[in-house]
Amino acid sequence: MRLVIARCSVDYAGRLAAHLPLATRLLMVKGDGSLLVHSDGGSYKPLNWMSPPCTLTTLEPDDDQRAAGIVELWKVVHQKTADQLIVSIHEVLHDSSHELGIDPGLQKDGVEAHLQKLLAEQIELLGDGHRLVRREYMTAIGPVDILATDASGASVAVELKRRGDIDGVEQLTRYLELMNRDPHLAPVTGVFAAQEIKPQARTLAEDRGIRCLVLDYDAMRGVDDGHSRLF
Amino acid sequence: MRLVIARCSVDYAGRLAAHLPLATRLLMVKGDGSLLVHSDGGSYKPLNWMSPPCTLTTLEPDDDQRAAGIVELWKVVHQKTADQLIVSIHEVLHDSSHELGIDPGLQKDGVEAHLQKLLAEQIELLGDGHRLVRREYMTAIGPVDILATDASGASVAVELKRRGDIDGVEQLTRYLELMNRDPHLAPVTGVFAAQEIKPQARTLAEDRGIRCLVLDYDAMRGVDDGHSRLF
DNA sequence: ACCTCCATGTCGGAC
DNA sequence: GTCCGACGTGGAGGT
Repeated sequence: MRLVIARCSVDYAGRLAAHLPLATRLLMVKGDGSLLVHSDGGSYKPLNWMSPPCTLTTLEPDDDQRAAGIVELWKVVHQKTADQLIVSIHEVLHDSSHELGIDPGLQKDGVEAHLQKLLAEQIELLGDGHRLVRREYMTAIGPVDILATDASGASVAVELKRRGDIDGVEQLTRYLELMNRDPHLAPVTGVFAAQEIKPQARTLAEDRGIRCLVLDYDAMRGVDDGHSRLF
Repeated sequence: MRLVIARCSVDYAGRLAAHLPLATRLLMVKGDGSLLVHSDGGSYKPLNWMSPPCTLTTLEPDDDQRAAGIVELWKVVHQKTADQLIVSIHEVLHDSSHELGIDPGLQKDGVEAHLQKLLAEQIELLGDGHRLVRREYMTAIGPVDILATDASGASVAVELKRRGDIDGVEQLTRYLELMNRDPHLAPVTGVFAAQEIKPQARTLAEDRGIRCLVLDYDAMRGVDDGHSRLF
């Protein structure tokens, strides 16, 4: 990885056109030739970047560019989309290279998959008498997160989200529409379960007869593994 | 901005839990105290990070940690969510600080707004006899991108996307459902216009009687400003 | 390779 | 402030 601090301007042409006026920034060149342009603020997203696979070439500035103060030009071109990023460097303030090696990668825990596993184990959270049929119940248009039956034996399709948004309600609606055409399953009711449900999503869901269920992840994890919270 | 290359392991606890095993990485500390952990590959997203507003504190490792090879501990805590990131540093290979100043920011050009402007100007792309009523026609559930009338004078609602996905069809469907309840507007037909329309989105749209229209951004820009393509 | 959906999404605008 | 939709969304996982 090469780290360059430079006064530079940047131009991107690709899916859109964008320009960064002259200022001091960090240019991070990764081992695969990809480039990130970071300022000293904002969040993790760079001001501008080129994703791999791409190639970085250094150009000599022509006379006009040199007269404008440009001492070095970087051209980064994406190998498939032909998107390009031009970095016009006016002054290099720092330049260092470092050998990092291959990263073992991130280990995650606590995403939707985990929530699904917990809800499947604690299916009675849907209401008394509910039983799990199966997780990831496959339909023609994709898997329903959880299929269960209620106390009367009727089918219940559960759409699970960390944050319950309108998209999730639409997704569940499509599943319900399809499943209710299947005489083996119909009638199927819907439950929209999430750690947090946005008001508009709740309104839309209830308008369509879909029940909303707010899940307490910490409590569910606590039931699953009591000692993990005692520290 | 401070740049540190270090052998380190990282633990995140917040919306989920995540762990990075010991390896050599870049630690980027921004002026606002936020931290990015980058490897020498992947794309622009860091392996792990903490967004502002947050505070970074350096801790002394205890005896056990020191015996495990940890020479420095960084603790970054988000000020609102209390999410935290712990960086256990085993070896510092590089450490430099740089004054970047405030960035003037990115100037963008060519997104959906531009496409909307062009389609409004070239409304006949919808079909002969079409006339623009207005852009961003406001309804109770949000603005319809373009409202027009067809040759017979009937209303046409246009949903515009760069990439035409199922989401966009659902959005337009909600608008049409609402607008068709308004006797002043009904009957309203729908047009789903995008630079690229995904097959499943097209199927869903046509199944609902929504017409699909693929837009050629370059051609539309060419009509709008002929000289801009002659270079 | 295409298509789908998740994301510690992030970001900007409207209300 | 909250809510909502766009994004150069990126990335993983299934068909």
